[in-house]
Amino acid sequence: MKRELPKLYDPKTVEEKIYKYWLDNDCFKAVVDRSKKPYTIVIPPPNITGQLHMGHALNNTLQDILIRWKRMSGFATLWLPGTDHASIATEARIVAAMRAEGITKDDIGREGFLKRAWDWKEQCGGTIVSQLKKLGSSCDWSRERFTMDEGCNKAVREVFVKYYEKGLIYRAERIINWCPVCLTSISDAEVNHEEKAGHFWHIRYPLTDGSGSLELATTRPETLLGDTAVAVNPKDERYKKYIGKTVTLPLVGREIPVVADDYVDMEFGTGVVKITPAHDPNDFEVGLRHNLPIVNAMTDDAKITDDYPKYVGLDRYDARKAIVKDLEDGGFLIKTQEHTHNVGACYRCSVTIEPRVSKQWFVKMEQLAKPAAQAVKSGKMKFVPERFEKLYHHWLDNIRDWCISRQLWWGHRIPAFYCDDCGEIVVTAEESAVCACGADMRQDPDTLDTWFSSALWPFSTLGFPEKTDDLDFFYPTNTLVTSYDIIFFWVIRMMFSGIEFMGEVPFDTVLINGLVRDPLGRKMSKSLDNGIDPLDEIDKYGADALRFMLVSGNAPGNDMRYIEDKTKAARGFANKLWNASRFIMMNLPDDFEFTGLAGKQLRIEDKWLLSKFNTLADEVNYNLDKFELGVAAGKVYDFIWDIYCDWYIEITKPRIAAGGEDCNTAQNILVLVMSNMLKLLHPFMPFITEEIYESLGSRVKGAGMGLPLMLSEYPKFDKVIEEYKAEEAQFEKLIAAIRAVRARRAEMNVPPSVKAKLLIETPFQDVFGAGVMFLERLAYASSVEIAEKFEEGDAVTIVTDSARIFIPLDELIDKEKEIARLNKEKEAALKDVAFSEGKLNNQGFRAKAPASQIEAETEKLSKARERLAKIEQSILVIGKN
RNA sequence: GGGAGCUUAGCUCAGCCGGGAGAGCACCUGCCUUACAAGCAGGGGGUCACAGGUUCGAGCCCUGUAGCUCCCACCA
Repeated sequence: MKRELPKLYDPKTVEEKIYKYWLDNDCFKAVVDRSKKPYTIVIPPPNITGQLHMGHALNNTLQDILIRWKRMSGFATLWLPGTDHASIATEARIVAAMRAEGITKDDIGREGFLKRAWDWKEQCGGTIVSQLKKLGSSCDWSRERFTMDEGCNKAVREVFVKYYEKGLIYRAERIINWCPVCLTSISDAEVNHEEKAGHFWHIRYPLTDGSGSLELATTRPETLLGDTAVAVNPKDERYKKYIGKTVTLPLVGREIPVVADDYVDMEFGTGVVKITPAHDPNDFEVGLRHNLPIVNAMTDDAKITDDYPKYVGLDRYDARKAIVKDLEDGGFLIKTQEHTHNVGACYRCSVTIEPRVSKQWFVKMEQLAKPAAQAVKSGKMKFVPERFEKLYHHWLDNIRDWCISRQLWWGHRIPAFYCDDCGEIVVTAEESAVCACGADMRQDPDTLDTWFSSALWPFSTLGFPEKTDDLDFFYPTNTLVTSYDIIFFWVIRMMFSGIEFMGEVPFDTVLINGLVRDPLGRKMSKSLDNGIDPLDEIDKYGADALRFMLVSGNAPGNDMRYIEDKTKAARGFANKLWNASRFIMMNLPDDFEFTGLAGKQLRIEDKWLLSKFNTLADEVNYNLDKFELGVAAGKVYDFIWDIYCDWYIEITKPRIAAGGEDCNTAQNILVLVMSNMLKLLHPFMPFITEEIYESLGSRVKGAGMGLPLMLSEYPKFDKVIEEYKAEEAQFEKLIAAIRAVRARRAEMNVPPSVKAKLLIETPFQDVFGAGVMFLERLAYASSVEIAEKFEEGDAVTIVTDSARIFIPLDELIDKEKEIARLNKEKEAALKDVAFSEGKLNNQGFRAKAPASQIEAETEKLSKARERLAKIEQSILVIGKN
């Protein structure tokens, strides 16, 4: 019974069915199998609040290709999925949702808030997971994790306590980046610096003794409320005499000292700097050096405190205006200049950061950073492409202590407990603590930076701190696929955490993927509303097409634009493959039995195809191994479309029509190579390949078509097939001839319906003799004669490296034109000869080029000379007639 | 102020160890050849940004220049 397949491949009906089939058969499930080598990828956990965007689509396609390839190549693979709690992003969303209801965090309290957050997670956390499935991701969903699940919580507490005990985590009053909207501290990595137009206000600070005044400039006049000194460079002759004196702070009246500090650049501005330890990181350092008091002038939401009744409650920008005006009115303002400078903004809400002094928890970085840098230098971990190493090292070389406490509720609560009675601090992995003095202890209200738990992801998800089988077998993981913008947020922190707690780097390779931009090359963003939803594209063209588009023609680390036409082309490719499979299945007898190559009388084109495929398989494995996924995809594409469809199927049609034993051989080859192509392509286009494999399997009896495809063995180089290299080369001669005839005919506008006799003059009579069938078919020959030598008459003459071909199209021939054309070809041949001769006559080339190059060039030269001789002969003959 | 990347066909991009420049789309010509018109067969189109250098030989390596993009950075 023949199953009639539709002409067009329809991904919609196929993808869901196939994905379910894989799930039902436990195809993604990782197994600790010590007879195999492990290959592990941990997913960069998407935020639970997130929707799948093109970046995820690309990132997960790459991971899926790698894991499917390794799985088929005999590794014990694990692709571990999960999601991230994304504390600040999620909390911001929930707060916003609550605001819409008119509720604040304080209204419902910590517990009420957390309940809401978990409800939210339950509702939304599954969205992105189901979207990943639509893409075809072959994650082991039975191992799915969440950064705030019990195991990860345990890992976080364990790590925090261990760091604390080693003195690598400490609590201190420091100046940190504070977001006045998110109302939390954030780390240095979470601050984005943007250049902004501002002003430079020159202000006069009068000396208290009345002996004059100092002029200084500031971009933030409102911070003068917190000034506790004025600084000059100790070497600055202009100001030496003022050092040790005091000035009276304008508008405030506070008497503050003039201090000397190297930090001040004499060349910049007036060479005098106001020092506000509470509101500027540099000033904070100066303050420490000179023992200056810290005067905080702002509340946590960046409004002026009630210490300054005149400005109390004013937002920092309103306060700036008011203070500038008052300075002007008081005669303190000397001038105002335009000035562009860098301003730090919160990476979440883009609001300008307010440096703020507060007590926070920090991870001491110096000691942790060194082995992380060393691991890359020694090659234990490498970046693909390599250039990202620089970014990595640059960041590590300039690293400062990591502020890990956040004034948020959604996250891992800091496992530190305080005794209000005696001031004791206990850091413990336990849920609660009792003080030595007997009093109950109060847990730190703050939570940890999201990235603190992400840093543990490669081992917390495998069972750490327990010594599980998974952890033992799958750690260290192998490839981490991520985008370059989180190298410092995430990759670095996983590196030092893995080295510190597992004693080994968390992965051997970091494959960097670029950004997917919009068709105009802009970043896709909500504000521009230029995002392209991968799910829409899957809906239109299929997941396979989207995947193929994302991976082909792209090199690691490079950004790409989303071009819908490319997805259409990929869909066209899927359809091409689909129709090739339809062709095969339509042309198999109902009871067809697949018997493979054994005992078959293979024809030259069969060997040619097998040999071509063999090379392909070799190269694809090589390219995948080098993470050149785009190159690999391109090669599979070319093979399927050009070699298999446009050549092999075309030349095989007559054999199939003829029936008999040779037909059976052709059918076996068709099925064999098709199934191998499906395997080779499977990691890139998993759905359609599985679907075709299944229908092919159901049409074919005999061994070798075990299901499912995704668990079959990946094709690799086959030494036996390599013996067909010679036939491959011979058959290429035939192809060259066919191409040449077609091209000539097309130039002369001879339609395919006009058949013509072909006279082929060649030393390779067996090759062309075997090719008569497709010369007739593909070179539109009415008949073919092959001889070592022809007495030519008037004929169109075609010259290839291996033959002279005459088409005696008397009525079509314009002798002059033909001679002119041949002369053009002669020129080309002459050029080729000259080129090769020039190269070979070059003493330097002969002396220094590798032998293989010289040999190849010699070969080229002799071919070019042969061709030239044939052309010259033809010109002579036609000219005579 | 540092650093990185990019510049190749009209468009979007590949290009490995340095060895005679590629693909898809678009364009032109001819084909409805019963797997596929989402197809087939042909074709045109490039000073590989510019200037030097290394080399027998450079799109590829080195130096510099220009334009574009991005990242990092505490000059108030």
